[in-house]
Amino acid sequence: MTKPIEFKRVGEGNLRAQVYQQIRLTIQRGELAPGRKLVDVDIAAQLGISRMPVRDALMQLVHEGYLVGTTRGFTLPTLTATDVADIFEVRRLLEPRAAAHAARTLDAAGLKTLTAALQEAEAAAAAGDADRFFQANSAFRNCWLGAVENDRLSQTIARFADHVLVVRLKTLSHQPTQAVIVAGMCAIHEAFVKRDAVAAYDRMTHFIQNAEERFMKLSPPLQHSNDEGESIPLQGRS
Amino acid sequence: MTKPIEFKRVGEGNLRAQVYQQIRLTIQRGELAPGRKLVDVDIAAQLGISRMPVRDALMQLVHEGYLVGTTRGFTLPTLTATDVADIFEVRRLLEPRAAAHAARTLDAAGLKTLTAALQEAEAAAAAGDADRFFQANSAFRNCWLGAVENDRLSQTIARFADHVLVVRLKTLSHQPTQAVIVAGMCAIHEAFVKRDAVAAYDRMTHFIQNAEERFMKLSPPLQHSNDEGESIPLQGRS
DNA sequence: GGCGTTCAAACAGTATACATTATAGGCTTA
DNA sequence: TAAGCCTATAATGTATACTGTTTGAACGCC
Repeated sequence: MTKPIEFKRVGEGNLRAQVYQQIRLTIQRGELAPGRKLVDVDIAAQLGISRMPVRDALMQLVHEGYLVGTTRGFTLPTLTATDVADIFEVRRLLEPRAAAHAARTLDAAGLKTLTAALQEAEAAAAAGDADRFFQANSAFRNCWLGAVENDRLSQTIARFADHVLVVRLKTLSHQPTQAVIVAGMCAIHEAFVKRDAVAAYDRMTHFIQNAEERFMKLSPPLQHSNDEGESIPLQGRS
Repeated sequence: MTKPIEFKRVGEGNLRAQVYQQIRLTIQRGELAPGRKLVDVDIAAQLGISRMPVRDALMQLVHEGYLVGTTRGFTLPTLTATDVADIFEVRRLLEPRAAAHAARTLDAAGLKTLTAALQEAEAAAAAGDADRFFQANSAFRNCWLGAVENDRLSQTIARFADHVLVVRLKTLSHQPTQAVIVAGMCAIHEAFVKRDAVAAYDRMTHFIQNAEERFMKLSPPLQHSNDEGESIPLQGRS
């Protein structure tokens, strides 16, 4: 039943870093079903290495909030509505400022990449290709975020954004929402092109509010933290 | 010359967690000189356990930014002026909002603790006891931060604040600055008592700006990231 | 038939041994 | 005397074995 997730080693740095990258990318691509159990010894066996590097990588991912470590294996966290609201609150505080920075620092090459990503997103939305749309959306994000010179800021944003990846996967595959998102990206892109930090700030604020609202509307099944039900409150500390 | 840092085990959870807590507290108390080398096997020997739990703990601290891991031991990071500015930028974005939350959620017991911490800080400042002042300041912070219901927000703040711990150690031991800090704490405390979220937001904003300015004034020796000189851009020292 | 107890399997935690790598210091040679 | 190479050492990276704990299932008793 547990199809082996198909991890493969990427040749860069020590084993722990390779495994870490591999698993994180797999998570970021949304290829892991929530509740899926990740067992160190299994992954190690598949990669032909020992448990320790895998264990290190898994624990790092737990510390970064990508996984939760239970007494019985590592799994993807199941977010409650409260979790999502908390994460979005932090994003609302950080991302507008970061966008304002990016409006100042994005160079010609960056803008070109950004434009390409935007066009790709538009094309994907028109074609109704959710996966392609997701990729374009990620490229757009990563591009402007990479231009932010405050690394701590951009890395914090990236991490929190990854934590609500399930949100993105859900909203980005919803056809009517795609149009809204493209409109938001377009507005932000325009601010970047004009190097207008204020506009970038405002539009990013609006964009995130929109994203949160859309998701909340789309997600009746998600429970709050102390409701009964399937979802696990994201307690992770080992 | 390397006196053994006197780690001792705290009885809570598994070994990794114990060691992690121990080392982090040691760092937070400012008992580790920058450049001090932490070697897993040494700590393990002192604690009478094996390398692995210690290694895990050290790597976790590296991931959280408390330490830097080199090919030759773990050491405390040496912050550049740019690093400090970056961290303060994130804190300026997050802490006012968190303070506003705390103004809403602090209960009577919390306010009592807060008041006690404030009085302790005043007493310590009057007595010129920098260490006691530091402790009171930490208690004050931890108290209101603990009342913030958004755990992700409060934990992110706590981490970034810890990263500029060297800043606090420096500013808090500077006599004239102590008065300024007490005044700021007093203003924030008043907002909390009145449950005035707006005032808490504004005063926290002011407080952090003040703290950053004071430190920058106090620290000519700190260089920017690509200046030459003593400070290493956040790499370990050989 | 339901509940409780026990046993087994699975998996994380820990320990120890071995491999690898980088740095520092010394030695040799120009 | 200085510079470059080589070797030794110290510290991390990796592997494997063992232990303890938790969970789930099966059997027996009430």
